[in-house]
Amino acid sequence: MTDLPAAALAQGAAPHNRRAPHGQVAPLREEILAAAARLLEERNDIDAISMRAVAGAAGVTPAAIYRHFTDRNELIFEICERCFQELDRVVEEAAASSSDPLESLRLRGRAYIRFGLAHPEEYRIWFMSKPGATPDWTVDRIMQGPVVTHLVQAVQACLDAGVIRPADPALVAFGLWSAVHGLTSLLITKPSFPWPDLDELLDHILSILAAGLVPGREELTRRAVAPFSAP
Amino acid sequence: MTDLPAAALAQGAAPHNRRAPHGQVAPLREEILAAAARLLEERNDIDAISMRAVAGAAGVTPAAIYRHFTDRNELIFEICERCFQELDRVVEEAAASSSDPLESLRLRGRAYIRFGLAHPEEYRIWFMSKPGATPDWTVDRIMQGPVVTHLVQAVQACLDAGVIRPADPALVAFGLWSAVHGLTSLLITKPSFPWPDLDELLDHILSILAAGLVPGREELTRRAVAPFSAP
DNA sequence: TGTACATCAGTGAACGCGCGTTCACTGATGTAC
DNA sequence: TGTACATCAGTGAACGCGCGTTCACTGATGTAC
Repeated sequence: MTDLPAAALAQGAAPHNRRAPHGQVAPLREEILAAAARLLEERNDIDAISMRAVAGAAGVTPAAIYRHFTDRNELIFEICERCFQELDRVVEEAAASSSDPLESLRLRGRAYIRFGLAHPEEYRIWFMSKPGATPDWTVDRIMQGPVVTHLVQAVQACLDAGVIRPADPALVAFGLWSAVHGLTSLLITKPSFPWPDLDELLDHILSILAAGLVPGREELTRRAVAPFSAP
Repeated sequence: MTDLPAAALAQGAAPHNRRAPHGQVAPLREEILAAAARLLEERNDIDAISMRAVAGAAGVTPAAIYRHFTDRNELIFEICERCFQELDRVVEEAAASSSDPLESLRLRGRAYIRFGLAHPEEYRIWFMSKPGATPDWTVDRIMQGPVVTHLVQAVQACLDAGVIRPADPALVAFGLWSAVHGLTSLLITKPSFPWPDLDELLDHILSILAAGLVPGREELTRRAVAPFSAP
């Protein structure tokens, strides 16, 4: 791959000097984002997203990128931001396909893992990169983002329906997230792992968690009696 | 930090030319490893372990390291290897402190997480770095290493004792590992996370897993009856 | 015990590399008259 | 409609940086006589 613009022109890329029509976003901005996202998907390596590589893939010189992004960090951040919103959308869509709150929680887990495996590098930046890395996907960004919020709401729904043992919903949500994240991140990190079939492993873990969360016989009995034994 | 050997000498470092006594390992090799491990602990960043930085910390020139390690990869690999063996030692020691197989499994989880948090960068290399990275902590190295082997044995012990539901021990072990790894890796990645108290969260997750793994009432009944109903 | 020599763990300087970013510029497009 | 000018999205070349690694060398230590 060369980053000579001559090569880009020879490949039929857009001419080097384009002006956005009145009031519209410069088209190159989207092209750069698309090129970078494509590179990320192809190479599965954030380090492969150098300004030179992105420029080459978009058919421009590296300096041209700085007309649309203040620096590399901003470029990568925007890719992650879009993907993060997509994650929420996909998980919510999956969760909505069952009206049983516990089954809905399982569907959430499945959708989350699948999405993570489909976007491993974005997943790495969100949840596996160290604080201070660029881009820094901060704790605040995660906690105040829709994904965690919606998960906690889903746990609350289970609590309201009485299908899981009474507990702090945030604690349950973090526990569930940890477990599902553990599987996702291991699968991303070690794709050649001799895992049992993914679906089987996933169902196994979700079943253990579900079994661990449902009220025990004693709990159900206590709750049935509670209305009559209140002080 | 400078890597001028003059500075090292001024700091009272060992003279630049040392010869290992007959048949002994060159002392500088251990000094380099110690300096690199110290840097890793201080900086919590694998990228901070450049050959120049290690050389500076050890009070030698970068080229001197190549007398003892073929390249940077080998140096880092050895640090991780030693730490990996230490992980196994610590986990086994913790597991041995209870004779109840299920409680022993919990102790394993606790020890694992604590060790991971105490050695976050080594943990990253083992379980959070991508295949092909240097050093490449391959799937084979993990699977054939003592940590996984011992975990599977511990699960088998629980199965033998009948304290968890019958299942493929490897599947159960992977499930447990995923969950505990999830918590460990999230805590490493987002240390500023507003987690509930670590001990509480840890106990919560281990309790859910344990509750999910123990035989249900039906299962216990079935098993009690089984000897008489076999064909 | 004293001298000559061999060894080899270190030095010091340099290599080539890819990186993010900067900067003076150019020339196609849009606008005003 | 035609001309002069302003705009600004691009170019092309270069910057300084830190990196892993190489290589001819040096001089303290160990050894043989």
